[in-house]
Amino acid sequence: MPPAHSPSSPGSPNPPTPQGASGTATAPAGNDAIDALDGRLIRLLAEEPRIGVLECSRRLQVARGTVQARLDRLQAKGVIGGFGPEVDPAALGYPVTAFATLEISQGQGADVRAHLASVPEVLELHTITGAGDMMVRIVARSNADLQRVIDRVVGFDGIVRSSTAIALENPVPYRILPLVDQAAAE
Amino acid sequence: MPPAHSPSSPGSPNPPTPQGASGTATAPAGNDAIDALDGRLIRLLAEEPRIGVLECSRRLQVARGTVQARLDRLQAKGVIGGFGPEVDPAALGYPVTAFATLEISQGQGADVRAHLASVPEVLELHTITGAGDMMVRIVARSNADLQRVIDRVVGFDGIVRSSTAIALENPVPYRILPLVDQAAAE
DNA sequence: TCCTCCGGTGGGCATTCTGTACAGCGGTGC
DNA sequence: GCACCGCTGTACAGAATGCCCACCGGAGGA
Repeated sequence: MPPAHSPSSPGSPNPPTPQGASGTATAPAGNDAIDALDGRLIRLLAEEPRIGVLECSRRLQVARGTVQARLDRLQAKGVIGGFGPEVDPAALGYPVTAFATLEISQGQGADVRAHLASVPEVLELHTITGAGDMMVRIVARSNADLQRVIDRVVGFDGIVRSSTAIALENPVPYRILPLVDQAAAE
Repeated sequence: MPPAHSPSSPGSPNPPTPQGASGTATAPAGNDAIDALDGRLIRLLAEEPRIGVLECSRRLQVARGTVQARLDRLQAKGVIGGFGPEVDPAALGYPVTAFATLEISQGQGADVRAHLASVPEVLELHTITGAGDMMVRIVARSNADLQRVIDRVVGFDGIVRSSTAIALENPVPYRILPLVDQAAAE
């Protein structure tokens, strides 16, 4: 199996193609967003994360250097943050997911954030507009365990009220590809 | 730069260590959850996704074969789903994130799900307990654009009511490491 | 108590990919 | 018209992967 992707520069011993500049994509906007090739590259990597740069160049029918350059640029621009392992909380023993909306008393924001950040079961925290002030995504080992987690989360001065919604199903797991396609199409 | 991680078998030309079986971890539970070594491996990969199996074995002070075996097992058990690229919606031109709670009329569930799944800006969808029936995570190019997205999301028969909360800040971006550590410690 | 199974360790080999340089072509923009 | 930038091929050395083998040692079963 082939190694992995990584940043670097041009050059590359790869597939066929006569010689001299053959194809020449319309050149990416470079300015903002991504172009079609970037989109195809991201999609390819998302579908088969373990293929290397060379394999990508073959699939995409472009030179290896091009793929490497695109990858470097995407990472530099922050479009691609990294290739970290996707860990499934359920497989770790935390199959219950819930969203809690918290109401914070004035001026306690900083402390509450620090507190929430210290709880392992808190996977995500957003400050929001609307009824509540914050929204956290939490996981637990079971519904019973969820109670323990919630107690720990809301048991802190500064949190005046909270409401929790347990996630039952997940018809659309976190995805980004459709958006990538749309951005690339633009 | 080194290639990437991948499944395979034992064997490995690596670091020192006398000879014959030297260390011998207490043996992983194997049954459920993960052990300390798995935890360290995941953390290592999460922090430096681009290092290869060999590099991991060096950092973790274990044989290459061990790392490969652990990785294979973790992927087989589903703990690690993959190594897809982490794409940042903001970098794609969608800096606004919002959470919408939807109320669905009886029996329209399936249709609504299909509809929501067809909207690129819908990154995630959960059915939940509590006041609403579903919760979606959506992104938009701007607050003005958010209106367009919301219209598209809720403009569907079967959705009787909805309330949206815009995410202002993200004090704790999605993370999984603290949970991994806890699971490994267990 | 003995035996087998499983997981970890070391070593080695062929294959393949990566990292990097270089030179030419062609479209874009000044 | 000219310079700039991006893509294309090619080459080469270094390094990692995929895989096979033998051995050790603790856990669990007969």
